[in-house]
Amino acid sequence: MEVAVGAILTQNTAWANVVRAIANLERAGLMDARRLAAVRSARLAALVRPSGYYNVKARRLKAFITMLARDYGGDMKALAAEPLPALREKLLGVYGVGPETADSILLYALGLPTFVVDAYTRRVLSRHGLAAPEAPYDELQALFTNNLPADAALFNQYHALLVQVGKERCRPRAPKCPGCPLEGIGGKAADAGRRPTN
DNA sequence: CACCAGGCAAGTA
DNA sequence: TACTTGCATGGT
Repeated sequence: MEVAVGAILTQNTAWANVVRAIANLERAGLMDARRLAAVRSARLAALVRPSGYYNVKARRLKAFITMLARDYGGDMKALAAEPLPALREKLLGVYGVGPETADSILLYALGLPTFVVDAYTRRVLSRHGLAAPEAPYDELQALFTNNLPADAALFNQYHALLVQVGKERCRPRAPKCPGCPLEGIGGKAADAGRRPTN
């Protein structure tokens, strides 16, 4: 439940801010489907304020919780019992849940073998010339799912490593680093060409 | 002070 | 269909 909520709150937002928002919800005793469904939107917005876009996210949380309460009795276990492809479509039908959020819920909250593609994944694949920067989500996802066994623990770690590498700036190319996978990619030229300025 | 973080939906042409 | 814009706090 908490992980699913976090998946929505972290949309385009630093995780540290999400932690504060989740702490607020915990402290208010709202990390529960029934109570979250009952709380007033204005109050929910105030609680998730630290995660940014708080009005939008309050609405998105409500949409998810309403679906969970209505169709699964507020039980995440019941949600996880649904067959994977259908469940993904179900999540995508919820307001505020796009591909990344749906896959994050499936993998991190439900433990189902879905590969999560995020900005870091895209950046790393792009830097290594493995995909066009503007390639569609499903295409990037297919690169992994077509070449790895469908194992949740593996996908979890794989994504964690992509995030770790993706967070790093492209190092100024080490003077001598033959065979380095980042060879020829780092430095000003690459920065100007195909990378957000961070 | 400038920039941006593990997106998404809605509006416009 | 393809682009653009709104949403908003907190850290570096």
